Amino acid sequence: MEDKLTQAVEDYLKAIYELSQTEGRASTSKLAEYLEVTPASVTGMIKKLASANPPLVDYQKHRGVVLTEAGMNEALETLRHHRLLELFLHDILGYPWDEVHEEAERLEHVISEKFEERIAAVLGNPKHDPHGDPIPRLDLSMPASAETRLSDLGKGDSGTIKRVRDTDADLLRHLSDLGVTPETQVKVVDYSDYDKNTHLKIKNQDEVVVLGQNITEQIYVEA
Amino acid sequence: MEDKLTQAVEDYLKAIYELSQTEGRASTSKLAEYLEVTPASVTGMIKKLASANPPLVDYQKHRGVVLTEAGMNEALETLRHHRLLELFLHDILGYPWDEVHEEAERLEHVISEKFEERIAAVLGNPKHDPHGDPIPRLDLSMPASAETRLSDLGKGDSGTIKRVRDTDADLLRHLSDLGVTPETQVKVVDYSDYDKNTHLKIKNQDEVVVLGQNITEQIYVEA
DNA sequence: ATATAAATTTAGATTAGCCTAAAGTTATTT
DNA sequence: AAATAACTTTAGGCTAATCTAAATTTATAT
Ligand SMILES: [Mn+2]
Ligand SMILES: [Mn+2]
Ligand SMILES: [Mn+2]
Ligand SMILES: [Mn+2]
Repeated sequence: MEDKLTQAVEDYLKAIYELSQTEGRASTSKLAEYLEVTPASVTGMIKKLASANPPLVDYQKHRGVVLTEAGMNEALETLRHHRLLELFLHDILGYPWDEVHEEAERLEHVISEKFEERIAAVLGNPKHDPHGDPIPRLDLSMPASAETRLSDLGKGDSGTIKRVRDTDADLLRHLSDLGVTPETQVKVVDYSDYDKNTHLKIKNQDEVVVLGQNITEQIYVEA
Repeated sequence: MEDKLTQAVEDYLKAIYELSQTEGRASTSKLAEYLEVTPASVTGMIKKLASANPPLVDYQKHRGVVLTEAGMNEALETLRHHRLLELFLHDILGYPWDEVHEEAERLEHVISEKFEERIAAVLGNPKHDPHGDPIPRLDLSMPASAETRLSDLGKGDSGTIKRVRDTDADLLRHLSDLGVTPETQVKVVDYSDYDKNTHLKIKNQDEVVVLGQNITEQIYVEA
């Protein structure tokens, strides 16, 4: 009942956590798509999670799952590993920010609590990963994270980039080329209602950058 | 035919490499003991290694295995990961030298070539791990390593500790407590033929340390 | 040359996580 | 309310790595 969780279980719990951020319960098909497995495989795994001791998810046939308290803690533990690793790979080993995710995805399941503790110490108990996502604290509580999208700013508004959706490596490369990275100060010098383009002045840069809505929706700022 | 090797396969190849250092071919029972699995499991795995494409071992029923060229390369690749990781955990993350092995044993199978390259760079392309064992080079050739045992020195001889067998965590803790670690200069101030004890003066230390033969046989020095 | 001991292999099972194909359930239209 | 579409579950199989128990082979000792 209290064996170490497998890699697959940890990835399912993390996926359920991520999907629950948007929708309420995580459905079989959404999970299947997210994890790139068949819906049948998801059903099988979900049953195991639900009948674990203690149960890791609350499962209702045909209407998906939510994490239990125990499941949530395991998900956050793995997420803490993941995000600490991403920052470690970036800051200490010099990985570009579009390459950290893949490596962290494997390492998160394998490092010990000691490794977690050591990299947290070396990094100075950081609050955010290289994409600005909050790192769960040691007690698994979550630091606040910016929720205002750049697409919601209007002409004349200014703020600091705080977070960028980390799912698309191409986008991440593109943004670091442009200089749009967390903690960068920016000002909206123009916004067009026709094409939804945001014209952005970036601190210490001359050229004004123009970003489409599909991009500005993935960037979060703080006034 | 050229799929990524599993963790189990990598550990078998590394074990065959280690055992071949001493005996010629690695026998089923020696492998079973080393890997803490049953002989039957070893037979099963050996057959797979032998019929892989390309074959990773040369197998002759009832007389064990030797690594093929391909198997040797895979073994050394994993060993390079392992020893770089040990040094990294010790030097960068501050692990004590008796705790690096266990963590490296899991991580060695999971890190990418990029991770290998980055820690090698951060460490300055090191030649030896924290126990003084040689780290295979990028081209998988092996740096020389000290082969004179401390037990072979006589009264009046002096030298530098170069390498310590890393299999016993208790011994490692004991030795670092005494100050017997690689690159330390020592002098044999006395040796007793009766109890095979070596009396050792350690540079920059006042107390003379007395070590039994079961310990001095596990320590390698250079004149 | 036989018997016994030691080492090795074979055979049959188990567990985790995945798959495909078929069957069943829920939601949406007409 | 029936038909259709979308989603979910069931059933049966597969692979990798392990195990136990039985059979076989090799080595050693009378
Ligand atoms: Mn993962
Ligand atoms: Mn991230
Ligand atoms: Mn290993
Ligand atoms: Mn070592």
